[in-house]
Amino acid sequence: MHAPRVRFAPSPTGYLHVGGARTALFNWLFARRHGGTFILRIEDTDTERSSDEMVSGILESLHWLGLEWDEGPEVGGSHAPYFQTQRYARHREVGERLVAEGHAYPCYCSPDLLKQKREDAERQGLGWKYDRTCLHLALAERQRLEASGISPAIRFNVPPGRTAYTDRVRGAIQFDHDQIEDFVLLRSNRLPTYHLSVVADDLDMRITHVIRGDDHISNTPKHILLWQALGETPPEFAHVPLLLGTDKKRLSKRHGATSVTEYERLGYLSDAMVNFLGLLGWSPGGDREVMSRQELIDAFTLDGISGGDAVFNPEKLDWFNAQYLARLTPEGLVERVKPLLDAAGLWNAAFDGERREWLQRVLALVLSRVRRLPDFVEQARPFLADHVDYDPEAVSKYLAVAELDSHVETLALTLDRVEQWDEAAIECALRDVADIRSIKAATLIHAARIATTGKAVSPGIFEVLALMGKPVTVTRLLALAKFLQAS
RNA sequence: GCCGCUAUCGUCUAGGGGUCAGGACACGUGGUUCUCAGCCACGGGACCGGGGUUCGAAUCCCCGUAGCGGUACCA
Repeated sequence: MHAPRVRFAPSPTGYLHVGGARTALFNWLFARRHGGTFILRIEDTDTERSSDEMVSGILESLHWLGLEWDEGPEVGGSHAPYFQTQRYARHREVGERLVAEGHAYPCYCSPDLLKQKREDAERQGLGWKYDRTCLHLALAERQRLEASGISPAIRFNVPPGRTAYTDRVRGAIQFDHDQIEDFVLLRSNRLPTYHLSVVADDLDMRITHVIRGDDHISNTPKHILLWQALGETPPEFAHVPLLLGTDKKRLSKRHGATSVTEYERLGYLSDAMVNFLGLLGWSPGGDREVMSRQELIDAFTLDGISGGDAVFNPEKLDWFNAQYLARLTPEGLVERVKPLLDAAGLWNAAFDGERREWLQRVLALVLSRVRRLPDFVEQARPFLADHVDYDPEAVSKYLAVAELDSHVETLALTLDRVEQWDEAAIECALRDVADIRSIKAATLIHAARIATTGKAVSPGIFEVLALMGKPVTVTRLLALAKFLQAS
């Protein structure tokens, strides 16, 4: 394929939505797959709701996902500017050209009148589209209106016929032109509408493939008509299905986290997010699931995009995240968890020095029960905090045993005499105590778990004690014995 | 209302005129074991409905139905 040029054109009226992120991802994958150019264009024409803060939020999310753009904000490019509001003059020029060439015409109808006509039609249960009053204006009437100082809107003159095109995802699609009204290109305040801006910009930026959300499918004939009126060959179109919430409704705030930043904050890895999003509504055609960005790129085709809308399933995202967490190196793990430990007041300067490897082992030990980054903090807390609090439920579940205080004290004293502090020696010592006291090893194990972690669940106890070290273990065991005596 | 798109396990999907309709997440059972997680094994679970075409349809066609989208001087 000739090097394609694709674009992602978010509107900065909010943070980057996961649905938008997926559209961006598909564009990026397509560009990378075919050695093309990925362009980022900011559609900030909704000045009421757009803000600079949102623009930087979107850029940040894109960076986080690793979807670097070749042209656009920050990097520039030969088709600048990449902010739509800076391209108004050009849009107007295109609109005027269309009028000059007879493809568009001024419309003096007042919005109020049109609104009323539309409502009347609706009340009678009829569909309505612009009645072309101003297309058929007599010359004298037109001159009168112009002289009256009314600033007209510019409408596209939709020709008769039908538009058919082949959507790269959907296949053959066609629309009858009588379904399409003479839509507005330039508002009476001279500002372009969406339809004019996208086409003008896509044309100027030499976009070859428009990969965008499904919701634009019925706008496509308008855009094709515009390209044709401008004497250009329209680009290829590929409409990707929408993302839904678990209730099958369009993904919205009600469904919890919807923006990319939120997922970053919740402790998801960017690789996991990309992998998950990439497989939502697209498939490489086989059974592959865990795929790196490069593998995604190598396998990506527009044909692989499925037709139906896809439900965003957070549980599967969790699974992907766990997969990627498990693939991190010990050092990579420490780097990612450090800020969180720091914030929790659990970071120790020695972790940047001689205790580095120890920390790595702690994180590796708890890894299999972690799904998201913040889980590490709670899982590792017993190893890092000075103090443990006993979970009341764990206490009532496992510590209601006769003479347990004495058993635990003996365990502490026995362990204190262990010379080679490793898993095997610890286990050996503990089982000896259980034998001698004629109790089950499990009784001591549960007690030791609560003594050292405060919780009813933890990784294998011998690994925990080995890693925790003898002094801490003995101290905590003794503390538990005292606690048991007191209660 | 009109126009358009879509339809395989609960979810993401593979496949596609003749298959035991495959995989993953989730779920259930068992194993490992000191708990939980993980891991391993096993299991339940789907082609929206109705007509055609065909020897044969989940697959192709038509009609329904449902969901979604559009129908603006919103994007």
